[in-house]
Amino acid sequence: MGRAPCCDKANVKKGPWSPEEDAKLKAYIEQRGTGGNWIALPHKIGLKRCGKSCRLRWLNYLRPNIKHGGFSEEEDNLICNLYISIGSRWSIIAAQLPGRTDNDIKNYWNTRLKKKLLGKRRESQTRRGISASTQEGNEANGMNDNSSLPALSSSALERMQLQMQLQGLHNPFSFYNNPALWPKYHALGEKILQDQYNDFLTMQQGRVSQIQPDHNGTFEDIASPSFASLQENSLNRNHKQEELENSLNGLASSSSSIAIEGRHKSYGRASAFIPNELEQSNMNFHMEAALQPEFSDLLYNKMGGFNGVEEQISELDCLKDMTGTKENMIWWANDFDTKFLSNSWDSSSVFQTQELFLDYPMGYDL
DNA sequence: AACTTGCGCAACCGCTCCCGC
DNA sequence: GGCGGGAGCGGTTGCGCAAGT
Repeated sequence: MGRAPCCDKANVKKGPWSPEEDAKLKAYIEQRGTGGNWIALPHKIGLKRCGKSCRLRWLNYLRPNIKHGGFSEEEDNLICNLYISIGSRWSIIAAQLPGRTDNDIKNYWNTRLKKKLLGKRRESQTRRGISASTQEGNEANGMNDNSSLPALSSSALERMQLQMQLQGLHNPFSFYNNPALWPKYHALGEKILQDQYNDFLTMQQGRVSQIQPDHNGTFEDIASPSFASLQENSLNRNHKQEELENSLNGLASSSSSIAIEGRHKSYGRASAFIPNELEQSNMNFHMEAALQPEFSDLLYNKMGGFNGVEEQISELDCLKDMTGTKENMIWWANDFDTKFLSNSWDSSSVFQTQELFLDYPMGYDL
């Protein structure tokens, strides 16, 4: 027994909207509004369309003050920064770009911006001329050919790539590199985040010095003393997270519900991942796994092919302007703070702020 | 000129969340 | 507290057009 469909699929029109349909929908909503019920709307207007389709058409195309195409450099910067921080939460990103729709931004990211960013990295990698032997080794392992590209296209991995690129720049104004830019939200939470940030730096530094490509161009974790200490830290942190969760429970009593289960927590529409002990060890394993062949291409760029900062910066021409300016990052952080303080995102914005920090650093912090 | 390929965009689909009953 | 329905979201698909062969 599947879920009942939202409309009679046999009697609804699909495909592109005609100008007549557009005019009908626009005129009706401008005069009377949606009435808070999209499903009933098409019947009232006499459109043979699904309510969801009407909603999408209105939000993405007919709504006043919609901008299409022609993304400015500033908008590119903002999309990139937000994507790295919060991932593919297009509606939140769209909320920061007046006149832009989530669909538009999503399409723009998938078709152009992503290629522009990640593509430039690959171009410059080719330009830099990675040693032929390593190249051959990688290809023999199926790591550097085009077939590996789909695996690199997941949101989390893209964010990881972009974030590592940014980390690699040692940019003092990078949001994650600079705890001073982190918004204040909760004393205990801040302490935990600071711990995680420190662990993250420790791990990165440890990895850089300890992971070397072997003759095949693959990576082997030679020794990982910092990893053991991180595991120990993670257990301590578990205890602290428990405290935080209890605190959050208190905070949440007057807000949206929070289900603390040691899994994805739902704060309104947002989610954050706070792993329990078992999951932490699993994630430790996954972090290890992540450092295996499919990530070698990425790692090699940052570790095996560790060039000077200047070269890395020139490698990332496209990112330099986007993330490298103090003004950009401080503006963004301030703007973020404003949103946070004004609670203007939605009823769960206080938790979304936390999510920004729990969600991303956890990927490394294991 | 005909065909193929790639790209951009609009729209659809399926899922989760929220809220009222 | 459980359930059902609507809203909202992100991922994916498919169509149309332009560029390339």
